[in-house]
Amino acid sequence: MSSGHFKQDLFAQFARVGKALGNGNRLELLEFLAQGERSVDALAKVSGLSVANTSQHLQQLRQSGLVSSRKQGLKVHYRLSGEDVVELMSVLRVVAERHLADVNQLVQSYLTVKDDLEAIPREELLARVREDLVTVLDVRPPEEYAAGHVPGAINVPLAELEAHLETLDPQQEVVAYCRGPHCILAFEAVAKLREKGMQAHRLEDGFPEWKAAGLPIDMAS
Amino acid sequence: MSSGHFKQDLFAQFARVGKALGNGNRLELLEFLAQGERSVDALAKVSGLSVANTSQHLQQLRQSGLVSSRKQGLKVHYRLSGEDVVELMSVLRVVAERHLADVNQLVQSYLTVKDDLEAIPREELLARVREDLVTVLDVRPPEEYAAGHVPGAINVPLAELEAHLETLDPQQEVVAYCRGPHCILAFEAVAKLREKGMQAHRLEDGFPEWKAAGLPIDMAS
DNA sequence: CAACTATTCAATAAAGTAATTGAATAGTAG
DNA sequence: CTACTATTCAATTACTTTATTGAATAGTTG
Repeated sequence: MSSGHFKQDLFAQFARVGKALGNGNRLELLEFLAQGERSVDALAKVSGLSVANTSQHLQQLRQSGLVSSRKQGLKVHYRLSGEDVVELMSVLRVVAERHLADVNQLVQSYLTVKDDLEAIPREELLARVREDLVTVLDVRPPEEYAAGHVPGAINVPLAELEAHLETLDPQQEVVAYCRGPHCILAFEAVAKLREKGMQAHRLEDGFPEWKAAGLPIDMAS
Repeated sequence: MSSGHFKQDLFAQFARVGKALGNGNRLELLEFLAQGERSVDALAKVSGLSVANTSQHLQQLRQSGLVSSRKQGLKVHYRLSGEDVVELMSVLRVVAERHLADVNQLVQSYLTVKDDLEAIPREELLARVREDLVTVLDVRPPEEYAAGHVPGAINVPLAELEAHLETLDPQQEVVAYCRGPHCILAFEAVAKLREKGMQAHRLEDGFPEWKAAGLPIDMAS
């Protein structure tokens, strides 16, 4: 049958996307890009890779169609090539979490043993928000925040956390959340806040789960 | 920060799943497994790989958590380890289609130039079904058929097509569909039917799109 | 238990991938 | 035009992946 070759060609194309997802450093780059457009050297800095290496990974990502780029003056800015890429990463994460025992072990051992960055449950957060006992931090990119967020949450992308520190009441507890249960942004925000001596926790899972649970949502700012 | 190492470990775990998706042969195996449990040698036959090679790919898939297996007598049966794996493949496909120009070219060149396996639009199929002008073939696995299908469609998984040929009216046009726009099953069914001299077409895209368009659906059989 | 079947294992060669290094390019600013 | 910056390219090395082969294992059947 003539479709045999076609089928293989087609799967080979799909596999290009899979390959691009098959390296931890590239996934980390994608995660940063999910927060918005970034230049090569910003990505290199934040990922700890050399600039040349970062550039090469970005080129692979571009060839697989996951990111696109734009040159402006000296700098080249990369961005995810669509919302569907965020979804792909999120499904990948969910599958990995659900079926790879190691992922859960890893999360358990780092998050419960090392330091109690315990998550607070959704309902509890909602109750405390209503009594104005907590400051809620949404550490996702502004676009996602604008599309819906936990009531009363303020939008502080991780990069801006440092700058926002002074505007936070040091006496009040802070709860951070982001995109999903293992979205690293919230962990890092909590870690940073604790370094500064603040009471910080993260919300169990993330905004999609909050929404799915039918809890109230604010839109825009 | 201590989360640096954790983050890398976590991404490395996610990357294991990405790696598993990074090979055309494995994607093809997954596609077959999406139709139901299969033994190693059934998979080897249908994919054209050697048995040893198939076995190795399956083991990689198992290590990445995408499939699981069960030994029964001489044979080892593999299956997808969850519905979410089907979703992962589907999102992968969508992203590849949307962002990889090559995929579209490939589909175009094989499907429009080589032979007019043209798709018929949803509304047109619905109209023709109502006038009983076509036989509609659902080539998905029975479970998916049971969960909902195009009204009047009969469920004939590809493997059983040969056997069902005699029950089909050779004069009546046949329209096949499956899971999505490029689900290969429908293509193959159409190709097979045409070999037998029948009037066969495929439905534009697949069942999820039909459902999403709000068209009527039958449940169970 | 001998012959057989389905699967896995182990060893190998060939191909592909990742990170490093230093040079090349292209745009900017003095 | 020169010095400078951000990015890419090219070459190298170490490492990983793929497919092939043939042998080993485990379960079945006569």
